[in-house]
Amino acid sequence: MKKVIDLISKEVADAFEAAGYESRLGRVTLSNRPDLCEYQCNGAMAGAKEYHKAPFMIADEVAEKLQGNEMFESVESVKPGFLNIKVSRDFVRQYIVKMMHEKKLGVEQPGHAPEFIIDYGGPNVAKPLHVGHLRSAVIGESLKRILRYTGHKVTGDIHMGDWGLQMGLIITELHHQHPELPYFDENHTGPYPKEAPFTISELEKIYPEASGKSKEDEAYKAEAMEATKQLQNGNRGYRALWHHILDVSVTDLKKNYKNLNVDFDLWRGESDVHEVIPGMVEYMKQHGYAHESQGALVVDVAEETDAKEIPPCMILKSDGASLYNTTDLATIQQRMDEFHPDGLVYVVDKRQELYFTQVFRCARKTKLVLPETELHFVGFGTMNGKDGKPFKTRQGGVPRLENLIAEIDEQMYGRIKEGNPEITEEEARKTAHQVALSAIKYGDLSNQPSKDYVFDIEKFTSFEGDTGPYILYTIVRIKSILAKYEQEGKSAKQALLNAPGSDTEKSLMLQLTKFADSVESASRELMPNRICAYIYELSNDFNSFYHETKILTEPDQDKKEGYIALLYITLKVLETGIDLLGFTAPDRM
RNA sequence: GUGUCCGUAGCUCAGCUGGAUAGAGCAACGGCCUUCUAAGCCGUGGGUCGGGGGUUCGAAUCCCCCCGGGCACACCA
Repeated sequence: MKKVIDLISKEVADAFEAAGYESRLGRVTLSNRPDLCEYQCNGAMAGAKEYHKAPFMIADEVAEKLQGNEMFESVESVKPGFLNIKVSRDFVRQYIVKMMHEKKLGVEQPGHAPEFIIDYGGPNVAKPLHVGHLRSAVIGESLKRILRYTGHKVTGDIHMGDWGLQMGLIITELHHQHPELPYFDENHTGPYPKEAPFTISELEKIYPEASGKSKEDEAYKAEAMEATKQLQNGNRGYRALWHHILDVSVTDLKKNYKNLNVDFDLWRGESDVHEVIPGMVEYMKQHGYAHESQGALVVDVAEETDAKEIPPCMILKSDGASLYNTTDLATIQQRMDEFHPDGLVYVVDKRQELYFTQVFRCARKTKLVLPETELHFVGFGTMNGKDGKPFKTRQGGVPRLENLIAEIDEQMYGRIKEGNPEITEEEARKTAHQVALSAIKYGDLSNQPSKDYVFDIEKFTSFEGDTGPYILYTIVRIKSILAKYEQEGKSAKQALLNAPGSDTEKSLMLQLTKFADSVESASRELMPNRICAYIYELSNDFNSFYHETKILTEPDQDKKEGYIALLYITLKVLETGIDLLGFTAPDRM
């Protein structure tokens, strides 16, 4: 569906042409003076020089050509040479009606759905999720939904850290604590127990202990490295133990991500490409892409145009072991072989940007990907505390995600009980969690992904202004009115939209017409914050309209129905918006 | 050191391809609940857009220099 701005631009461009000027001057932009007009065109000023004419004269001529055009309420030529445009009320009405009949509320759908794999989450097994994992999950989930809505076929992969030294460390520590377990008995030939010899909370304690010991004790570290190697080489007992670690850990991760309303299509990890690595390395050697440098195997990825020399991409360490690069490249190869995607998206800490430039270049150079395969790095910034430093608990530790969410849930629960004394316990808990998630997710997504932002608990629990709960509150208000209307035995869905009357009603409707612009921009730029900004403005427009308009008590039935239709559409758009951000709204709060 | 991102109101941030008096939220102050949820609405005050130069009819936006800060810079992930 064509955008309003394009439809207007077309008319204005034609007018420029009819007046004897180049049509490209007719490009229209959103007005930055909403008090004067809705859309504006500055083409007259841009063209003044080449036509040796005062800009206002050009604007006058163009405005003249547009008089009487049904699309506009008014087109005025102003001061230096602006064209100030207001669209006609009926045009707005018709546009919205059409938009509601489109598949995705007017969002452009490609003829052939590009296939994308989005890599986000990236937790390490056996370690609890902490606030550092929040951004990747929240941004990745939203991007997945946005890309799908804009017609992409998307597979989300969690890409767990499940294969490195950390696994060796855990095995080693378990060996020290429970040498009697059959996994450590080399003579054990039978099956291993089905039950894991530890719970998730025990497992979470083991890693920090092991990690601490290995830093102080060289022998311990060597032991862990040996265990890692044995695990990778297929030691039966270690593999069995590793499966236990994975099972226990993944069960816990699934629970936690579900609580965040984040969901993955693939639960793969570094271990899944273990088998792919030798062949890939061999391939890189044989084709002359990789060469030895200081004992390590590397692929040169520097380019002449680089402002700074980009170090080569290391494929194997000098001891022959694989590293992060190796698994990431092998993962790319596996994804290409298995899914033949048109693009890969990585939602990763922005500090890894240089690293990913190396990996992407290496993948292109070694032809792991096709020349046209899109490789996107969505680097996100750090979540800081109010002091501007990385977020910590009051005790100074890294807060567990679970606890952080529980804390906000609890605060919301209190608030909801207070406002709705008659509410059931179950509904109060559920609603509290919905509101808490909206606060956390919107608080994150409303910032540009690449920027650091301050995670201010107080700000999130006050819930005023530009926050997720404000959006939910707006939705709840609309739902409440529509529910009352339907109690009268009428259908809100079938209500017919009128052309806007008041200014606030027109603003609201104009804002509705811009939905697709925001979603397409969010998809193109991989920036969910575009959608936040949009639904925030839409909520503002709705609330202004709401406060000056009596809806259910409107005596004119035709007018009333028009309002209901407008509310229904606004609700649809807002709910679609928050769904793209990854949260949902309750019926009351 | 090199590269890179950033510096906008007291605080946290928007500002799309350069355009008319630079916008929100919080905080401050003043109004609005017998009527659809006041987690709301309306209004007031608050800014040399880090500094300097340049391009342009026009610069927060583009170019150069300087100051200040974050981050990264092959055998961690």
